[in-house]
Amino acid sequence: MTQTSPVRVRFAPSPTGYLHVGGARTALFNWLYARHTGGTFILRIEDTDFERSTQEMVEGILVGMRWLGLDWDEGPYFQSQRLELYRATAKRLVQSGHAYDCFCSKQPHGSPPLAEGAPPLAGFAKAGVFTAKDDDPCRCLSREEAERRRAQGEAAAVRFAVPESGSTGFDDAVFGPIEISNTEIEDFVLLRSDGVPTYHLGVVADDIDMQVTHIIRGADHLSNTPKQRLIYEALGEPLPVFAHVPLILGPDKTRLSKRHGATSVTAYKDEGFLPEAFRNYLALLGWSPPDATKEIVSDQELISLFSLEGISKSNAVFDRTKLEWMNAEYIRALPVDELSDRLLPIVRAAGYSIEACKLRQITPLIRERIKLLRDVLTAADFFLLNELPPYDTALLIPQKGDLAMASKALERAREVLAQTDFNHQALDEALRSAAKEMGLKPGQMFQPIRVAVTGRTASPPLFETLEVLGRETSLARISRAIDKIPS
RNA sequence: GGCGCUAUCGUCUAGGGGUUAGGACGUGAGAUUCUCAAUCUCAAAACCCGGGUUCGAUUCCCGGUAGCGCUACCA
Repeated sequence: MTQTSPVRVRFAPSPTGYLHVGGARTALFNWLYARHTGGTFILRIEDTDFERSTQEMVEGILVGMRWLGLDWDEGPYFQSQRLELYRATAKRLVQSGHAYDCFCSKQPHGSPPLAEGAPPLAGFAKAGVFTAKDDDPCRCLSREEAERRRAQGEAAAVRFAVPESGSTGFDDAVFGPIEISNTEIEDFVLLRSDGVPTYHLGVVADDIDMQVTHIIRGADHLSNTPKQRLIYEALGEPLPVFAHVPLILGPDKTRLSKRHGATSVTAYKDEGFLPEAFRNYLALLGWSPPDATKEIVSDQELISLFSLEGISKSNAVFDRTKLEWMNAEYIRALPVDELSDRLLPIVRAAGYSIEACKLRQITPLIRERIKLLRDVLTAADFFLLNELPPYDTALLIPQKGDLAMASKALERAREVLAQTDFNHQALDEALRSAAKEMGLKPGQMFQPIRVAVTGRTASPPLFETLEVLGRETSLARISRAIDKIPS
């Protein structure tokens, strides 16, 4: 029987960009798997591309991870601080004959970078330089010769000596068996001539060193995995489990990018998505629970249900509309006080100095009307503002009626409000019977009041709104509306 | 171009040799109602194409097509 070692997974972003939706989903899957198995979740920053990596992006990634609630157990480790490990690993590989020094200047082993959309160079892979790997002049160099040239100060990269025949494959936990011919794998670089490792060396050396047992990452690495397997084998290390997850695409079915608008998770934070809703949505993109019937799944359920088997093989389009729906579900499910507490900083940041208890009165009235926390600013502005912004007097006119009717309704309302208890039941009764007395339909009476008091035709229920607004404000706004009506 | 992977409503997906192919978002209609929202009901909406295997394929196999990925001294 196999002794199952404790699960260790990692999320290893490169700080050459912010934490995007795809990365967040990968991080989430790793986190869920770690929590599900009681394993360890490691965060590792792959910052070996010094040119493009920035401290700012590192911060952004950490902020995003924290907002998402994806707490890590180890790290963050930084590859830039572990260069010795990679150099030593490369050295081992050279010494064991699995890798060699390459003195070529930059490009002869790989294709020149193709311009975006340009037709690939026909037959290049063949002319590709050294199809038969033993044609490679550097690969054929003796170790002594290579060392001599290095000693003379010649710069060299270290390349992996890929077997000339046979094939390399692995069994992916999501995609099943994958196999590719070794002739398709070029002698890829492990260590650049400046001594900095490339991705392939970095990940493998680290995953071995950190004893990672399961590698859950984007399917864009599927084709790279055979290369990495070759390194594991050359090092005599056991292969971890690979689980590649399908990519997330934009609405146009191309890879999600800045072009598609908000792709940084911090943008979603700022827009007022709830992290728990975001997690729920992301978890269901490319994964589905065994009993895939409900969509709202709590963190606890997610953790207990998560498994590699439920991961799908096809790419998924990111559907913002559904995310918003889900966020609205979470907002409605939140207790009023809690929601109100989350709304408060947003309202204050927008410049309103409102008391927490006042906001708690407003919250239940807008809770079902907002999809994002930020929507509070537009949904509740008339509660927050002292003065209503100007609105078109024509809005005061009820569906079946005219300005004169609106005017009459408002004047009557002013009288009623002046002498009615300011709670919504009393207001409801009083206003309703006033309408009846005047021979008006409820809507004909209420709509002008709504507009007078909120400045718009759609609002939370009128009587609750009046109650929260209070007598003074309500009366002032109604009077102002009356004044605006040309007589 | 080469290699690899994938293919169920517009989108996310369930399912699986015989099903009225299920759910969710969105869309449309209706109900409720002081407006909006929420809620409820109903509706339209899918197995990429062609071969094979089979009594029977959407499901299994092969081919095609399409999409995506990889093909860097990026990750």
